[in-house]
Amino acid sequence: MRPDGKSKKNEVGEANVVMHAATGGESESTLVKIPQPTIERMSAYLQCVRNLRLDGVVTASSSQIAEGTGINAAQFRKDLSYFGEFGTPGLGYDVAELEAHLSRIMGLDARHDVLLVGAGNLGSALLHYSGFPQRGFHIVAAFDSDSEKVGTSINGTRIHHIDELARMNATLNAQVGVVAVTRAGAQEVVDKLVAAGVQAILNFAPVSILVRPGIVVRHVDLTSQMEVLSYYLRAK
Amino acid sequence: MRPDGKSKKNEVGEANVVMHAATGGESESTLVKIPQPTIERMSAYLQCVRNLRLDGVVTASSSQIAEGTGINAAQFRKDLSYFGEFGTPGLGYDVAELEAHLSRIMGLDARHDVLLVGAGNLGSALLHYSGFPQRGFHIVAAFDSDSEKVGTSINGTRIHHIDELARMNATLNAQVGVVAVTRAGAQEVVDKLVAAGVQAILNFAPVSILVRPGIVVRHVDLTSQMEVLSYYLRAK
DNA sequence: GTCTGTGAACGAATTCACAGCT
DNA sequence: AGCTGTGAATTCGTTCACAGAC
Repeated sequence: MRPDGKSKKNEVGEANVVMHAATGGESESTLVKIPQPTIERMSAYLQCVRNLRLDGVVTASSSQIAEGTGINAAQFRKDLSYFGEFGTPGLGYDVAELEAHLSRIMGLDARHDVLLVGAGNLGSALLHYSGFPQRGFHIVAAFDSDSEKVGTSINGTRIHHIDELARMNATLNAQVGVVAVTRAGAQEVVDKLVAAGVQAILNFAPVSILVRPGIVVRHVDLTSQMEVLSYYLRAK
Repeated sequence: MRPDGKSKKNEVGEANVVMHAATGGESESTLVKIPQPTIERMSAYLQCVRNLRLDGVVTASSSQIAEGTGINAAQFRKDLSYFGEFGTPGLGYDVAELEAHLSRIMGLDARHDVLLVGAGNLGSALLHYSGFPQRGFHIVAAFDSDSEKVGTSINGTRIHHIDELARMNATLNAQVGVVAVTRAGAQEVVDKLVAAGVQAILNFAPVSILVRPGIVVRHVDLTSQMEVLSYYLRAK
């Protein structure tokens, strides 16, 4: 109801996810508001803790986590405090236990099925990327509008025509969509994903997309990352 | 904007970028501290303005930019105000002119040469990615430690052994390095890039890396992006 | 003594609101 | 009228510093 900036939407830059569900009339369940930067750091802590466990470390203090992530130790403790108490005063944190807690907090105890749209270079790379399945993100179907690509397979995943998306997800029930198409096609693809029941979208297209409230969007723009580097380079 | 005589240094938080700015006396007018989120948004504005120009739009108001980026209109005007005055009251912004200003501010009026380390799936995708050269980021050499890959070419770029890095950059003088290797090799690669004269690094390895002051690092972790989506999904 | 968990203090970033220009 | 540019006000996030647990 203000004339100035009424563009409210679920865009997400490298640094901010906007969730429509949160700002409206959300009433209960989450009593404490958790800062978005906290959520992003939680993933970094988890990464660090996984690495510590792989290195055979059994117990770690908040300052060790700080060292491994580049994040302030007090910040780590404060972030964790939004979710509970996981450490032992005088001792620190049990690495395996902390990993389990962080995984659960991030919703990683469940398997996530993913639809990929766009089988170009980036899409192809994502189909080859082992990091996703390692963390429980499984690309269960891939789609493209290019009839040259439809019918072929990449790393064992068959490429279907985009028109098959809704029908296929009626049985697959994937909740996450990855958009790896050009800027021109992005919004249309997003609309199809949402219509097919997808609840969260990772957008690699270099354009801001609109979704209805309740759908979570994150935007990853590789070029933008380069541009930010360029900015800091420029001053030299 | 009124430049006060404050020579406050460009300090950057640990969110995504770790930057140790040398902060010598700067010739340009930028003596005011510019928030890091502002820099990230500048890239989003530029993207939007490019899209507007491609769509034939000649003039745009701050609220139109807001619509195209999902960022508040007042925020846009405030962000721009750190760098100067680029609009016309009562009218808005000339799209072409604004694009030129934003490009210059981001240091995109110069060509940037890039070294890529890691010719696996991700490295290969980056070599195929057209977005980089389109914006003036040219991968001038690629490196890997796998002797199977050394000597082959990807999309016209030859893969060299990592030990050639320093020698080759003595003539290439690239300032930007992209790290697309595994977590175990990342820090070593970063050290080699820095030793070879690289000033800025885009890190795709899922680990925090250390650099000496003056070197800019940005970390992109695709899995982390997915994990954040997972978090917001979990609440449903 | 060591280290966690957290209210309080602080600092940073966003949004408001309006003066002033077109 | 419409819109920019910007101090002021507000909101938000980080860091401090210490009580209390081990």
